[in-house]
Amino acid sequence: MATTRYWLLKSEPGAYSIEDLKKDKTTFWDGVRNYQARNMLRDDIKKGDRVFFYHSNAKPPAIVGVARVVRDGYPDHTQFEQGHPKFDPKTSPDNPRWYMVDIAFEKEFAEPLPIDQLRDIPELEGMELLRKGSRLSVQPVTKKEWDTIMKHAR
DNA sequence: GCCAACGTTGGC
DNA sequence: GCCAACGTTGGC
Repeated sequence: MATTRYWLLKSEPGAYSIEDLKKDKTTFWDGVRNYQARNMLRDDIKKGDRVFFYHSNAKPPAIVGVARVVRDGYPDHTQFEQGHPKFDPKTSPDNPRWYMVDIAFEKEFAEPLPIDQLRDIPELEGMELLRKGSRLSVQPVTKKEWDTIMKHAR
């Protein structure tokens, strides 16, 4: 059994929010079209791993809850669907390029942890999310960062 | 709405 | 294989 790892997944709440996940209980994390993020989805993110759910492009942007990975990476079916906004003509089921995982809702924070509040926590200095220009929608989180954030969450 | 910080594409 | 042009992300 591999050690549990920690991740942060970004979503624009207008597209898919923590409330949606709460309602759905589980979802597939489709639509990632970035190679670095793809590699993590395909190779590194495993069943049982823990996930921070982050609302990007929100007012304010914030970590809003926690989820758990319930299925290892597998091909994102939306890449094959002609007409789908994320359709990729250069892929085929024989040769998939994009991957996704399934996650399950665990909890929604009583209060979101906004990004400027995270910036005020000294232990989180250097966290990927807080780096200037950080755009990755799938990010690794260290155990220390995880524990620190959980300590501040309510 | 602005724009910095990327990532991707394609001509050469 | 370089790199300019273009597109996207996402905080502000």
